[in-house]
Amino acid sequence: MKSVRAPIPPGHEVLLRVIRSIPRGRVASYGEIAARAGLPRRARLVGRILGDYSALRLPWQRVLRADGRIAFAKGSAGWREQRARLLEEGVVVRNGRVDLARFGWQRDLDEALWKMA
DNA sequence: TCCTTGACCATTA
DNA sequence: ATAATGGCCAAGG
Repeated sequence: MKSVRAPIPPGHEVLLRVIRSIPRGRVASYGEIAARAGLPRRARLVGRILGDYSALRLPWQRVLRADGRIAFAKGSAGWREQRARLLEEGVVVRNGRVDLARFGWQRDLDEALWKMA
């Protein structure tokens, strides 16, 4: 656990911004967030940040593995809380997994572009 | 420096 | 669907 008092590195700032911009009711994978932040291949950094900056109250529940599953060990406290938080905002979680085709952020973007056309 | 540790990922079997 | 594997890379010790 890192202190939030310490200055936040630039690379972290951009990631925090992307994480905060995930719409309520949608989810994104660690890798997708890193890529959107212009930091491809740094999925692990995203996970590190979610834990380190927990005091910033980020919407961490919206971040899942690339296959849509909750990253925490199934049944653990974190797993249960994430599941509950997602359900609370309308995201369907079945067996610890979310259907990215339905709730993925990317899908949200596709929808917006489609409406535009 | 080197080594280990992750809220990861894509590929392959 | 699950598991092993190799890759990845920032932090910490």
